[in-house]
Amino acid sequence: MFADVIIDQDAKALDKVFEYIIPENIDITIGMRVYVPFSTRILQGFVVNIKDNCNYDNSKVKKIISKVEDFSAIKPEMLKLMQFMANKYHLKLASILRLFLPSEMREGKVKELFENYYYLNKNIDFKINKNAIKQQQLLDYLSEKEKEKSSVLADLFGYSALKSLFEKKYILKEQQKIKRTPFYLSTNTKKVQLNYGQQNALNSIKENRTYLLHGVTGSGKTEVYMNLIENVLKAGKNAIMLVPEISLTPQIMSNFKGRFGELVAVLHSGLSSGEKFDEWKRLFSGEARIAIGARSAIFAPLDNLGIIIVDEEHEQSYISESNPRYDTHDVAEFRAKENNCPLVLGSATPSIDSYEKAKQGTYKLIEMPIRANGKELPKIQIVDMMNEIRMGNSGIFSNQLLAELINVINNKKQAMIFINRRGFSSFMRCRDCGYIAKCSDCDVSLVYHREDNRLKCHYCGKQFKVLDKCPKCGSDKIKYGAVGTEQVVHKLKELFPLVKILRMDNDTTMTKNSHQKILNEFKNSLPAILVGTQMIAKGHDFENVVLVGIVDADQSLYHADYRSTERTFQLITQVAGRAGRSENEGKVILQTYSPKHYVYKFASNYDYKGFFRKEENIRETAQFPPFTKILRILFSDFDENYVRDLLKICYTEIEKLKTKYSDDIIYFDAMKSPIKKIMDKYRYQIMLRYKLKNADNIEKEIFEIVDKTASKSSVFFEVNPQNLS
DNA sequence: AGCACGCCGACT
DNA sequence: GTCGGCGTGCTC
Repeated sequence: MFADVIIDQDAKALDKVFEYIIPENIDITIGMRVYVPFSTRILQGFVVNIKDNCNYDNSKVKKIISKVEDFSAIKPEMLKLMQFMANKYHLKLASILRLFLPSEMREGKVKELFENYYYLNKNIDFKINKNAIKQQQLLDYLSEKEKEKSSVLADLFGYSALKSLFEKKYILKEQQKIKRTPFYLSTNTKKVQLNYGQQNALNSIKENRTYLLHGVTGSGKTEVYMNLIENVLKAGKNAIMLVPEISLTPQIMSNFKGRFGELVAVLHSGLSSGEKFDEWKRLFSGEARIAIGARSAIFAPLDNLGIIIVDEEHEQSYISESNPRYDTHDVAEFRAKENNCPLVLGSATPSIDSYEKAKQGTYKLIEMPIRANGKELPKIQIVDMMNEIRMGNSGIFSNQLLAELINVINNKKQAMIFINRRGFSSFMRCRDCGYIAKCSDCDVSLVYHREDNRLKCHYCGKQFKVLDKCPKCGSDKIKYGAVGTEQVVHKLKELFPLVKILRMDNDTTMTKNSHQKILNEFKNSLPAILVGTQMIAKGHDFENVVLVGIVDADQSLYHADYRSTERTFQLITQVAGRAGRSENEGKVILQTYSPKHYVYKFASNYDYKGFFRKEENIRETAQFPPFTKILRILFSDFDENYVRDLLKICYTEIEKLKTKYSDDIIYFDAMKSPIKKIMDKYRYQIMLRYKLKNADNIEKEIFEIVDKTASKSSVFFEVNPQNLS
């Protein structure tokens, strides 16, 4: 017998099947990982097929050496998924397979943690020396506790006491596998009586198709999800629920743990690789039957799925922006189809893409227009910042926002200030000659960080000293650009020195629990102001928050990206939802320099449908997605001339397609990438926009052209790119 | 990817 | 003479 093996190496030249002999004495099944001789080395590979004869030169075929582990780590469904992703995104097979396994399992790293437990030896009479107080205490402790971890005992009674008792065989040792199941408090969630909207949603989700669940903030979607999952479990099936990384808050987790207990496995970036491995194994073995996690949890090793839920489906984080690039929606759809189960996409502000699909009948739309607590959404007041300037206020805060802040402080309540950027300010600019400080490697503006008084590159992390003089013209009038979180905090501390002011963004939440610490501190302080980025926009219910300030709403509008308006709408709706979650009435102040923009009109009225119609119209007229597709082909290499030549060759080849598909291709051009250099690699790109009708054919031909031309340099493809960099 | 093979220049 | 630079090509 022979096996098709994919070598576990992320290289273009190895991105194919290699054939091996299966030795008589090794029992190999499809999906297993094996060690194989490869050239002069021994490498790991995945068995993707088993067959009777082989196509390769019979004198050269080698034998599989051994199994990596005794089971098929990749299930058959996942092999199909691999093929699907390889076709759709043109990814390397090995890089896809790696997504399916926890990193801990790669390169023979499979480790199981053991911890020593001690217990009393019942078959021995204790004769403890009177002076050995610690030993006696330890024995007393153990006679009540049955058994205890060595770390705890050593901590309580000292290591020497423990050791001598063990040597005298008074206590015995037992090794126990530790499950590093991440700890979450589980609240005893009492079952909530569903309201009409929730019940209706629950009843509607029956068929094996995709549903778009459009429910306003606070309409109680989570409760619907829990009921759906409960039904699935009852039917003996398993479930996957995806949530954006930042809403994987302990609150959500504790709710699910409370309701489903040990059946829940959590997968997110906060876990150590050991913890991830343990959770993966609990799912693989069927011990856990619900996978909850961020994007990558869509690859959970569960079979027999009864439902897949994608909460906050509009979230950008569902699209992987680094290699391998994939869209969770596609993967979820594929797995739902394979398992014959419903897929539920939930959001208060669905992506234009999904809503369009619902409109055209591809998805089934379910609406939940009523908030579960019956409360109205907070009023959003738009403040024209140009007017503020005209009236002589050129500060960060409008007079209205200041007045409201003072109000909040006097009433001992809380406020959140939302800012759309991290760092103290975005860039450092010379006011005389316009020079902007840039990273020497990446050609992007450096961001000033006040805490360590340095300039940082957000792409490569390189740090630079702050400039006191312009390196170009020598002027000392060098100033910081747009507003960031740090600057807002600085200003607020100046204005309200006695009030608790907290900051939450990428920089203050680097360490494992800092996220939670900041939120707890905020929760327990009255009055208090929390300043933050996107992060504060999600999932936290603080009953004392009565004011939300959006300092510079326009910032997300200024991106040269067709989705920026959509994103701004989603952001405003989400941030606004943080105010007035309890009986306290909430208020939102939205500061903008372009108050006439349609996004603010619709957002301030929470009019999603109105916004959708307007946006859909604009996209259709301008021929943008979802009515067309944008493809970006990015070439990068250390050698600038080499990439440029490569780009030229591909460009001329693809240009020929333009005549063949003249009706379909709307836009085609080649250029330097907006960020010309990252990590010392030069970046050039080809951009195409084409109609949906022949999209598959066009993509296929382009993949072939690029594969043929660029065999060794790094090239990647991206459909409807999120941000061009 | 990573290693052997091979064809050039520089040197104990 | 031979040691070592890295360009090229191959791996079932």
